[in-house]
Amino acid sequence: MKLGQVIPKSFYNRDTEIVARELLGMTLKCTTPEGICAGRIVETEAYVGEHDLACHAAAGRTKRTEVLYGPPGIAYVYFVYGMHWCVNAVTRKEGHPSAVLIRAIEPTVGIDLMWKRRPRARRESELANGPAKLCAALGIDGSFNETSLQSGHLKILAGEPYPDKAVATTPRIGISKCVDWPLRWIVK
DNA sequence: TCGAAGATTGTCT
DNA sequence: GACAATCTTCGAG
Repeated sequence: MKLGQVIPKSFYNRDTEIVARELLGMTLKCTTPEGICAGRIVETEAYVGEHDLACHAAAGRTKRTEVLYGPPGIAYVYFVYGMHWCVNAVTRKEGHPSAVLIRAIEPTVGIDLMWKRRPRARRESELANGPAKLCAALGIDGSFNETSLQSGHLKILAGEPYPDKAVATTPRIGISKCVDWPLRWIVK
């Protein structure tokens, strides 16, 4: 895949675990009226369908989870704890609703704008090292829900992939069910 | 119509 | 290391 090129829909139309792993190193780019921000994805988690009790879709098909049942390659943005947004890339695995949660990025473009949006961060590495932080830094909110990741204001571009030795898998974070499933990918 | 819980973060001890 | 902030969603009454 060519560097800087928009990742095609077919990339997401595979097992969620594979997409989560290969998303590391890719660039998440967000265009807003305030400017353009982008960063390299360094942490992801997979949520793999109705049988995954930690996945929102485990509760069944509702208005909120409708997006997870939609086509792969679109954004699923949800609101939690009354104040935070988190962003996912919808994927497909054997016809089940599933998605990859993007937990952290390394800021590369529009860093000044990220500082403006997140004045509380103390270091550059704290600008987007969490699922809600990266949404705040990039300016992502509910209006991005269900939008395509191939066109529009929110895109994922091909980047330099990380070698296996630089990547580790661990149990997922911040959930109370299926905590033993190693579905989190991080760059060491 | 009401109550409980949540894929988190920042602040205080 | 522990806890509050804050609101949407879901399930029960």
